[in-house]
Amino acid sequence: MSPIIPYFQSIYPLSAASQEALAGICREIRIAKNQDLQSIGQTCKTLYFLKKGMARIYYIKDGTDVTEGFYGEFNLIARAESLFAGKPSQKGIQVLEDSELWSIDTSALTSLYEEHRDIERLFSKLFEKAYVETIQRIENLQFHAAEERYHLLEKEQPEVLKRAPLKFIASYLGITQVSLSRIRAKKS
Amino acid sequence: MSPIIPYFQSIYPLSAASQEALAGICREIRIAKNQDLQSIGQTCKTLYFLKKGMARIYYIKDGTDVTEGFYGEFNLIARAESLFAGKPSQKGIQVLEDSELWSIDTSALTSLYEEHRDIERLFSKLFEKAYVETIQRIENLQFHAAEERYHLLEKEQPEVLKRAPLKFIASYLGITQVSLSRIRAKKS
DNA sequence: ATCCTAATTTAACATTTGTTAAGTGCTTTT
DNA sequence: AAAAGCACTTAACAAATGTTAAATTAGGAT
Repeated sequence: MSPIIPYFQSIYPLSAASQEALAGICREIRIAKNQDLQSIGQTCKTLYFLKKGMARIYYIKDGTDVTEGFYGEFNLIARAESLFAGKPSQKGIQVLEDSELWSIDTSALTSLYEEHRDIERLFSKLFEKAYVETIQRIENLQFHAAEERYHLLEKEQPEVLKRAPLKFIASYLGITQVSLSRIRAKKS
Repeated sequence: MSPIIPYFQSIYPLSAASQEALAGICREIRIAKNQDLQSIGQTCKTLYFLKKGMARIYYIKDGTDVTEGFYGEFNLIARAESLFAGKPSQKGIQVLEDSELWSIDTSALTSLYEEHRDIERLFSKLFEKAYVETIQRIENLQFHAAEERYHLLEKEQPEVLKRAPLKFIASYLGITQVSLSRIRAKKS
């Protein structure tokens, strides 16, 4: 069985029947570096979990590409604001390297909810987790200066610094590339 | 019946039995200006909805009081990061004026979930809403400069500017009081 | 290997925000 | 009414970040 199921089990226990039902709607997909998994303007109807690789969610604001977040292995990747509202998302999902993912169609997922309450609760928990991470990110953006935010990213997602180009990291931190370059230079 | 139930109905429809069960665990409380509804260090075990008044969630960082958010009428007020993890919260909830609220004990609430699936879904939806607002706040903090953030607050929560003291607004925007005062002065 | 392009760094200067401190006005206490 | 405390503003200067542009480096393509 796909290793995504043990991961799900670690979040919320599932009955054997639910495991099977859920495995039945998980599709494994591959996508090449720099490709969009989901484009801006599409309504979010698919959830993704990275098996291998790295992804980002981004949007265009006043003509500038802004990275909202980076996602590594086993992370839930979804544009929640679109999913919950059923509206087109202003955000896209792009992979930063050749990646393998599991994709789950949300309508197939929700149709399992009626019969499999544990699956519904599992996904509630997954979104709770994402919510809590979002709250912590606010604290980070609200309270810390740019340089501290950089060091926090270095500490919490060190792989991002190695795998993502500078421009993505800069907009993620809410600063310019030049400013980020300066901060990096200070380290030596 | 308490006007909180129609509000709940507008979020997710509830059966008559569920309405009654839920109303049965809603308590109306009053609290005086500047009092803490929940103190820092307590684990979040109660959800609140404001009937009248205004509240803020805050935390202390390096000795400084930081306002994480302002909440007005009918807003769900909860320290989600504590509730979902079952751990003590680093955050407190304070009311800015004499307020009336509904409080819901979370263990009473979750014990209704088994029998009343619509109640469980209602609260999933309420947390989804809060999650989406949090996502939007990140976009705000990440992309906009201080002055723009001020004008966004002015647009989206104008009552906050009238009802909250400057120091709370400043830390909410992630700037100093002095800087906020300067931004205000520009307006004229 | 060489060329071409994109990514990153550096520099110089402008703007924004932070820091400290003083000043003004308002409210509360006595 | 006077005094004290608090909230907010203003000023002067320091530090951080943005902007523009040039220089350097790294990677890909041929």
